[in-house]
Amino acid sequence: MLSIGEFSRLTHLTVRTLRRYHDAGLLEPAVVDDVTGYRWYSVDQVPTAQVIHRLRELDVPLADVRAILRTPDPGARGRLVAGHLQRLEAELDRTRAAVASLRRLLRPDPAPVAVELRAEPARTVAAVSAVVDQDDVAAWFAGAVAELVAAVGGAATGPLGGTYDDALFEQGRGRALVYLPTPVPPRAGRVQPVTLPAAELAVTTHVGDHDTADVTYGGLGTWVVGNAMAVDGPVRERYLVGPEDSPDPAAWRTEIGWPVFRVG
Amino acid sequence: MLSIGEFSRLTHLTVRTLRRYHDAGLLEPAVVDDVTGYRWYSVDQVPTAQVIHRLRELDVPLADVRAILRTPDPGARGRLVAGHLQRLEAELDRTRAAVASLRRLLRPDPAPVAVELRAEPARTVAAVSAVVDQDDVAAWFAGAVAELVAAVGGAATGPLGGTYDDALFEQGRGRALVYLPTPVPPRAGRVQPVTLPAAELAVTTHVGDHDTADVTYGGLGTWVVGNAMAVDGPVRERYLVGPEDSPDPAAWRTEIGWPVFRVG
DNA sequence: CTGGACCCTCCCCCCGGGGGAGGGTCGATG
DNA sequence: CATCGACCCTCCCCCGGGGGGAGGGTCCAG
Repeated sequence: MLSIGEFSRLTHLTVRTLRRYHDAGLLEPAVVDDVTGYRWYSVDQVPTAQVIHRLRELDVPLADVRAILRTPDPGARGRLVAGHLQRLEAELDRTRAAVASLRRLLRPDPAPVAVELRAEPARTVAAVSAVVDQDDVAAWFAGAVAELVAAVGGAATGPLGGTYDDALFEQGRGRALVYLPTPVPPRAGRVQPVTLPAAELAVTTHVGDHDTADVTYGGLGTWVVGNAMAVDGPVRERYLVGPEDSPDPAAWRTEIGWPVFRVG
Repeated sequence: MLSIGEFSRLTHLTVRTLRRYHDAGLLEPAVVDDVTGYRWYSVDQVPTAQVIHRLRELDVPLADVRAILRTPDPGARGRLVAGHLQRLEAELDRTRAAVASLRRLLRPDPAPVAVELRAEPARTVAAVSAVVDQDDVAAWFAGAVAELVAAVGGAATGPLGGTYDDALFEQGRGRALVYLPTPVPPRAGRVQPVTLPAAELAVTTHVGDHDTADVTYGGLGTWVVGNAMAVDGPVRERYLVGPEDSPDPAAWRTEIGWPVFRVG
């Protein structure tokens, strides 16, 4: 039996942290003296403590650590951990994108975004639409695109596009729609004909990873406000060059259009 | 002038977050109506908001973001940001090490650490020693080693070693000492002759990156407790294969010795 | 038996926000 | 001119994963 201090020295976890893990049901001491409240740990608990330590270094929440520890089957446990490793990799990607974007932002005098005003006529397209959470939008998007491509096939007359409610960005949940223009929009599964209304669009093209699009969005916003206009209606995007066209995010090109109207 | 809601839409920062940045002195609205308290932002503030957004994505603390924004000189600002990017890279390394270590830990039935009991005689060596913070120990170590190598040169009769007070791990601050064994320890700058006392050591060898050493430490602890012994005195390490010998962390070998005595 | 090291619980603090209450302000409409 | 809904304000409490410290009990070696 080891006192909490001795156990702390063996595991490099602070005494405080060990007490917290006890309270959280993560690492119960082998014995708790019910008179003095002293915690006594067994040597066998050292490896468990080390697993916890590692998982915490990876910012795995305590609740998830608990779930992992309570999964006895090594295979299932491995899958749980693999999920977190995947999350970490996604985070690394995000970090890299943020670094790249930051470097561009900090360049003195960034080139202002080139914006064009364009009157867009109403168009009927093949579309998949749903109300989604911001976190799920990437997965939803992938599925919707696959279904669209299967339904429209080679009959597409233009690049893939999408529209997104403001609420998706502001409340984290809103309507998203992806479409392919085609002469006779089919009806298959979630794919429906949808008529995009006519609109006057302030249009610009974002080059690069989609994670850095908000810089372009901001430039567009600056232009819109600077030209005494305001925005009404969901944002429209068209994916001129995307992941399926080029593996290099730097080559991606996304056309972004905001429906605007003149004010003042 | 943009209301906080409009500004929020342009920057993809929530209204709440903008108010917080105002309170924190990070992003003052261009105008605050002193009757109604309404915040009004200028279009020019959009780029600033985006820089903040990027920095926050990199988990730069608000105080540091403020410091960066208040540094007008682009060069100095670039250096500040570079510091954070360096921190990020270090963190990535740490993450990778944790992932690797975790994989090993989760392998069923990890090989127990091979421990040897060894009586170490007292030895006088050339050493550099200081009380340091855990966060600074890496930088201090590098400088001390450089000074040692310069003073001892080719006269070293064994690998580089170090000793570390328990307090360094427990309180985050304690005495660290690095040494090179040599027949006639010189006295130069911070380099002094120091006599390491005789001790009985429980010795094992850690293979791999030093960040994963606590697993080996834990194994050593298990062995010590399991053999009815206890630890007294600073931990000793000897760097048999280190970064200067091999670029591959997997090849590094560190001998870890705990001064022990028999109990019970 | 006494001192110091060790252990206990409890409360408040940190960061970077989110949720929601309760109330004031704005501008388009009737 | 009133009214209504959208917008904005402040204030307080919540989260996770701990750290700092107060105030008090326990253990063991000298």
